[in-house]
Amino acid sequence: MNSGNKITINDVAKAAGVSKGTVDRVLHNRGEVSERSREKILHVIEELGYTPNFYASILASRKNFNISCIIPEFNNGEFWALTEKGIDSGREYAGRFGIGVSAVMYDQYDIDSFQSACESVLASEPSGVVIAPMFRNETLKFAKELTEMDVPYVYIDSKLEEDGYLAYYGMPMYQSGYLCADILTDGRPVDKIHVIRIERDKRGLSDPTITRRTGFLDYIAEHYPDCKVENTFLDPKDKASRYRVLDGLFAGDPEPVKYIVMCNSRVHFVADYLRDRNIRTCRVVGFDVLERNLSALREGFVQALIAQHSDKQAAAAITAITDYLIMHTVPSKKDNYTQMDILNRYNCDYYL
Amino acid sequence: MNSGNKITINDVAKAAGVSKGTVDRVLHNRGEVSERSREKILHVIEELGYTPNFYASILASRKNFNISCIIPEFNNGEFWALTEKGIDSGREYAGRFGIGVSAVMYDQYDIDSFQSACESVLASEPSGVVIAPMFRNETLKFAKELTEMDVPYVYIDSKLEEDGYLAYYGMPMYQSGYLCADILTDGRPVDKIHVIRIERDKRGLSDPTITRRTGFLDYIAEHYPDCKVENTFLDPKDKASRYRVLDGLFAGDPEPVKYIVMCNSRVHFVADYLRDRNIRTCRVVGFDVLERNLSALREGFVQALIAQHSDKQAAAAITAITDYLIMHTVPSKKDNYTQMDILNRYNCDYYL
DNA sequence: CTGAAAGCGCTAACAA
DNA sequence: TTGTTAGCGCTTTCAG
Repeated sequence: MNSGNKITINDVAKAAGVSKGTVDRVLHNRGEVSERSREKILHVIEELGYTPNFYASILASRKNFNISCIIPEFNNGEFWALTEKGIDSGREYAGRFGIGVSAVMYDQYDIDSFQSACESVLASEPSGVVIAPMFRNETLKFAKELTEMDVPYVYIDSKLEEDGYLAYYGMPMYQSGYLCADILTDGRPVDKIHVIRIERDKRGLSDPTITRRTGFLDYIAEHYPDCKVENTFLDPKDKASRYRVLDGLFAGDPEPVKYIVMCNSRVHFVADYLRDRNIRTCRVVGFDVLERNLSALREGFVQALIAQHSDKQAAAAITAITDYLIMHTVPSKKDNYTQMDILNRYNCDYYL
Repeated sequence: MNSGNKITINDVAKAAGVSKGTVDRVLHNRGEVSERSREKILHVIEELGYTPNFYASILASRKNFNISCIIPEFNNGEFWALTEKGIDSGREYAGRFGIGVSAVMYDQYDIDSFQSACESVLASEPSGVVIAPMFRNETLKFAKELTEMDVPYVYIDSKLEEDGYLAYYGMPMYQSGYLCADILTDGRPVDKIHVIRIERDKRGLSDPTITRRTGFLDYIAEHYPDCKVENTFLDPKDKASRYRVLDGLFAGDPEPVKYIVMCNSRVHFVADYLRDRNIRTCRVVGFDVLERNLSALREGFVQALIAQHSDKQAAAAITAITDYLIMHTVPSKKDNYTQMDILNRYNCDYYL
C-alpha cells in the first residue's frame, strides 16, 4: 500500500535474473511464464518485500475504468438526494485515479424502469457498479450477470441474501426501528402510539421499511405489551387528503393523540400538518435528515430524528470499488452497518 | 482534480509556443519566466482546461514529505487512543502518496514535555503538522514558528484564536454541554444535579472541558433556574478515595442522588462505583466512547454518552495536509465541527 | 517463453 | 529567461 518503499520492479527483475517484462507478467498473472521463473520471481518478491507503486502503474496503463451507480430517482430534498451527494464525493475520489463515475436512476415504483436501468448499465460495460436494490428478483438476476462478466458490485442501502457482492454499506433496519421506539417512548410506559404510514398504491410493491417497523413493534411489545398501536395511512401525493385523514385522527380519537411515529423519511407530512393546525402536544419521531424534517425538528414539531449518513454509504461504496480496481484491495469488512444517529434540536445543526 | 482528462503539459506547451519546462515553471511559480510567457501560458491553461496529473507529478518528483502529529500520551482505552487510531488511518492515506506520518506524544500535565515535543518536531523539519493543543502560549509560539518555516498545520480537538492554521477539526464544546444537559434531564424539570469533576492537582492547569461545563450549566439555568447543581471532585489516580467521596455523596445528601453528569471522558469512574454498590436509581450521562464507558452504557449504569468521532478528526487532519501537499488544495471549510452523537444502549453497538 | 524498448505526464537538472 | 534531456516505476508492444 505504502509507496514510500524503495524497491522497484527493476530490483526484483535483477535479483531474479530476468527482465522486468517477465516480472510484470507474473505480477498480473498473464501466463506465458515458465514455472521456474515464476517461482523464482515470487520468491524474490517475498524476500525483498516488494510492493508495486500503483501511481506508476496507473500512469503507464492508460486503462479506462468507469463505475456506474444505480439508485432510485428523486426530487430535490428527498432521501436519495443525499445519496447522490455521496456519489459526487465518491466521484471526486475515483476521479483522482482517472475513473469516471456515472449515476443511472430508476423509478422505484416501476420494475420495468429498474430493469432497463440494469440493462443500460450492463451495456456500458462498467468496471464496477454500486446498486441500491428495490426489486429482489431482478437484482438477483442482475447480480448474476455482473458476476459472470466479472465486474465487482457493491450494495448500498439494502442488500440481498446472495453473496457475490464486494461489500455492503447500509443501516441496520431492524435495530433502527427498535431504537426509534426507545426514543419515542423515552423509556417510559405509553398507552397508545400512532404509526403513520404511506399508502403504497401501485402493484402492491413491497414496503422497504417493513423491517424497521418490525423492530419498532417488537420493542413496544417487549416493553409495553399493553400499549395500543394504531396504523394510519397517508397519500404521499395528496395533501388535502392527508389533512383530512389527520383531522379525522385528531378529532375522532377518544383519547388525545400523543405519540406519533413514521418509519420512513416523510415525517414532514405530519409536521406540516401539526404546524398548520398549531398542535404542539405530540411527541413525534421520524427518520432521515431531509431539509423539511430538519426544519420541523428545529421548530419543535418533531422531537427526534433517527438518521444515517447515507451520503457516506455511497461514497464508501465507490471508494471500495476504486480501491479494488486500482490496488486490488478488498474492503476489510464486507458488511458495513452505518451508525444510527439520534438527532434533536440541540445537535442537528452540527450534522452533515 | 480529475486526471481523466487528456490534455497534458505538452499540449499546453505546444499551444503556448514554449517548452514544457517553462510551463512547469509557471505551474509552480518558480519564477524565472517572462511576463509574456507566463500570461500566454496561463491563458492557454485556462482555455484548454488543463489540470495537472499529479500521479505523474508524484512519480517524477521524488520528494520526501512527512507529517508529524502532536497529541497527549495516553494509556490503553483512554480518550486519545481513538485519536491514534485516526492517525493510523490517516497514515494509510498519506502512505499512498509516499508521505510518512509520525506521532509524538506529550504529557498533558507537563508544559515542558509539550515544549520539547514541539522542538523535536521542529527539528525534524516536517512538511506539515497536526496538533492537539493543551497549552495556549506555547502553542501560539509553536504556530508562529511553523508559519515562519512555511509548514502547514492543522488543529484537532481544540484550536486557538490565531488563524494561521490550515484547518481545524473538533467538537463544538459549548454546544456539547448544552446538549448533554438536555439528554440528562430528558427535557423535564429536575431538582438537583450532581456534576462530578476531576481533581486537577498539578500547577492549576486549565480544565479542557470548562467550555462544555459552561454550556451544560447555561442550559440548566435557562430551563430550570431552580435546579441545584452540586460539584464533587474525584481523584483520577485513587480509586479508594473516589469510593469514599461517592459514598459520602450518596449517604450524606438529604435528598437521593438522582442525576449525575461528567463533562469529561471519565464517567466510567462513576459507573464502576454504581456497579460495585449495585445502585441503579441514577440517571448518568457522560462523554466519549471509551471501552469502559461503553460497557457501563450496555449494562445500564450510564444512560447516555455524548460522543464524537475523534478518530475521524485526526484522519481528516492528515488527509487535509496530504491533499495540500500533493495537490495544493485547501480544505473547503477551515473550521470543521464534528457532529455530536447521542449514544444509548440501542445504538452504541453500531458506533465506530 | 522472454527481453528490449518505447512511452505514460511530469520534474529537475543542465545548458544555452 | 528558456529549451533540452534524463529519468520516476510501470505497462505494453514487438521481436525473437
